[in-house]
Amino acid sequence: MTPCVKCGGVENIVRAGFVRGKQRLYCKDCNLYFTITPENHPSSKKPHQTTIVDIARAIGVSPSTVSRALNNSTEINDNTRTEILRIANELDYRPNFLAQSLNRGETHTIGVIIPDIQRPFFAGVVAGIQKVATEAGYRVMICQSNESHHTETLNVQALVTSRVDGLLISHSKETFSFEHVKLQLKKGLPIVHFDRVCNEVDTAKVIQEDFAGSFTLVEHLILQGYRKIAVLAGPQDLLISQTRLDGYKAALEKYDLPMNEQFIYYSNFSQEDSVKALDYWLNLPEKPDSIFTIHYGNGIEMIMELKNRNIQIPNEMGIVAFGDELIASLIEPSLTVFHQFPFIIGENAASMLIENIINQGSFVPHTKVIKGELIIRKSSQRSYT
Amino acid sequence: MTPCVKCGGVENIVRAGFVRGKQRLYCKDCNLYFTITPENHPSSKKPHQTTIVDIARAIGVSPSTVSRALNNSTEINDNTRTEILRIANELDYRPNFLAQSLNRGETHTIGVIIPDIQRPFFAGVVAGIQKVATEAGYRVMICQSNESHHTETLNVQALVTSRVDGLLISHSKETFSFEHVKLQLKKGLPIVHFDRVCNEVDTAKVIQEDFAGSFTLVEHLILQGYRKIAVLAGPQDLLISQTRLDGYKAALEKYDLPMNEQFIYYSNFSQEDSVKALDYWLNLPEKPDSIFTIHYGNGIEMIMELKNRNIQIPNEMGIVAFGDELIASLIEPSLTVFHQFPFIIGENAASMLIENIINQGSFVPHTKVIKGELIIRKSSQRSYT
DNA sequence: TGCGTTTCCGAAAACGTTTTCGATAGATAA
DNA sequence: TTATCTATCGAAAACGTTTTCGGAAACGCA
Repeated sequence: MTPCVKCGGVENIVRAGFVRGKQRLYCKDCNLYFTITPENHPSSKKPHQTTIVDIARAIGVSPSTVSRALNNSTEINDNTRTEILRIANELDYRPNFLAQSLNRGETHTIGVIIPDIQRPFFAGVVAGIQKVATEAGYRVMICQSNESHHTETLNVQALVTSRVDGLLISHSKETFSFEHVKLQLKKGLPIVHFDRVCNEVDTAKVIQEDFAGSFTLVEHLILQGYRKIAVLAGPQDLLISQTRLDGYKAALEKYDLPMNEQFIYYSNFSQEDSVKALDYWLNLPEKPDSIFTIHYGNGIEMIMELKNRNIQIPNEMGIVAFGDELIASLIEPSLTVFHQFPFIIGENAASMLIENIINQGSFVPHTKVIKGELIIRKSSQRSYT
Repeated sequence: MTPCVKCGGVENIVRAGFVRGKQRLYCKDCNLYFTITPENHPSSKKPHQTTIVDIARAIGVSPSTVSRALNNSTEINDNTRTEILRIANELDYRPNFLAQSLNRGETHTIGVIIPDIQRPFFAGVVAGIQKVATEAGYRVMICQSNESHHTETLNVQALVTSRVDGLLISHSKETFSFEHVKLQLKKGLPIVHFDRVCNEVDTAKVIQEDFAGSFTLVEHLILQGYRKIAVLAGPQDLLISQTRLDGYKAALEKYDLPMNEQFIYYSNFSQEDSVKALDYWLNLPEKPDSIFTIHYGNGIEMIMELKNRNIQIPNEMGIVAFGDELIASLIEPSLTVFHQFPFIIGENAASMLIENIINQGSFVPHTKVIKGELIIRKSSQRSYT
């Protein structure tokens, strides 16, 4: 029988059930419960990063002193500091970010939620964010919503769990309820919207010239002599889609052109929708003479599809699109676009968020509009032929 | 923004990292570093996330009990559990990831280091990584080296500081010393290489068919009747560049074609280098009749440049490239490529790393080759005319 | 009825830092 | 010589969890 851990006696030991799969014993003499612990398994070879305590032990000082040395505190002797730094360097000490953050109550990390990192626009934004964040000493944690509202809310929760200091978000195209954002905002989490923003909540925002850009593009078409301008819009509830549509309408209005509801087609940005829209328009009794796509990718698709059908661009059909990529300039005919600057959008959003984080209390949300640029290429230059 | 403590100016202030948890600033005018002192911003209203202790107090139990309830422990009464869960939900409790990780000694986070997120290949890889990681319950932290060796080592240190459970890395093109990786590997950190791998260290790797792909492309050119094949390689020390070059040489050898050293041009993948290479080749007494670029982007550039110079593709000059993007199929003439699957590469790399993390001790590093695919388009189809 | 067994819960340690609060010594001032 | 600083350091609390250990009460069986 096993002796009591306290008195060492063995006579008055009785079994007292099982706890967590281990035999539990009871010593009547000591009135003490205890369990038999199997020998520790030394085989678990977790990578051991050197800690502040390791350094402290190595030179015989307290952990607080090591901390002071590493943090450039003034309350430390120069000799001990250099010695500590020497050892720290020798042992390749890396501070444990988790412990630091837990203690300080801040992670110096900002969370980013985007629909899809594979879209060049968002990749550009992310690059801009990372540049500014890194320079300011912040880390970046990126999540993709894959255009799903549910995934987006999960992303928010994950980032909150990670205790990010702030959130940068561009909503999925199916996000029309913003409770997940409002909740965190109410809790005091700094949040900045960019591109796909949301007007329901009072956050700082970085957006493009959605209205002016659309207006410019459509005006350009009109000045080129196009009169029957169709527009491939996005999901009906998506704010940027609405705004760009408003720009389109405003341009028509300015030039006293009638607004034909049949020329507006709401899509979800997919290629199939582009083809469907084209089919629809080409079967209309009165066909459009030009197309404005709210998303640059659809513009490319339109060109490909029109070429397939042997419809001449820009003569029979003009094309312009919002957004720009290298491909737009290389395709034949090259695509007239309203060029945007994703990297700059990213930079501005990150900068705003960091400002919000630092000036938590005094920060007043505002909206910044990043200027775009009309780039006229062949797909809309009717006079070109 | 905060004014400079010396000159009071506000225009030339930039953020310059963190010191002791305080934002560090830099005044370009005064060439002066300084930090914001807390009294400047007294209104910091730290967001208070509800903790386990809050819940415990709310129902009058101990924190341990709450923890048990949240972790599906069996050692808890069903009634108390449901009550605790109810309150937790009511208070929108989110576990503190930092505290959890610190306690458990693992972060369930994997670090990713890539040269540039804006390159579609890497964006695809990242998407693949995130898919697998998310499904396995891991978070992903992405760093960009911007093709700089120094930044890359800083990235490694930052991720180690964050105590990631493992590392996924594709080296910068100027990384020829791998001490930063070796050091962490020796400390026991699981590391998996992908694409731009390194043979000096014994890690698991996920690579493309660099040799076979190049061989296939060059063989295709030969079968099309091209005989004087130039190759635009990458940096001379970059492993994937060497391997692809080897594939090129092997193909020439198989068909008894002479290897002309003048036809090999080492570049750093930049557009200027593409132009320089072309200039060089076109001024040779014996010009090449076709070009194989190791990087697909350079292939696009070659096509544009050859069109500028009115050189007929594929008749006067054939072009093939390693890698693929949408643009390669849309450009005129479309570009023959060896298509790769970045998403799958990412999936495999993440999968391998997680396996390595879980089976820490027993994992044996191996190399996985992801198959690519020859896609023949117009830029190399001489018989086409 | 009594004893051994379960069930359920609280106290406390641990994770690695930072930070507050003293404490000690030597140095300086009175 | 005594009182007061100052420089330097250690002890301990705190951050929010998980987990181990021990204990009390309820339970089951003879």
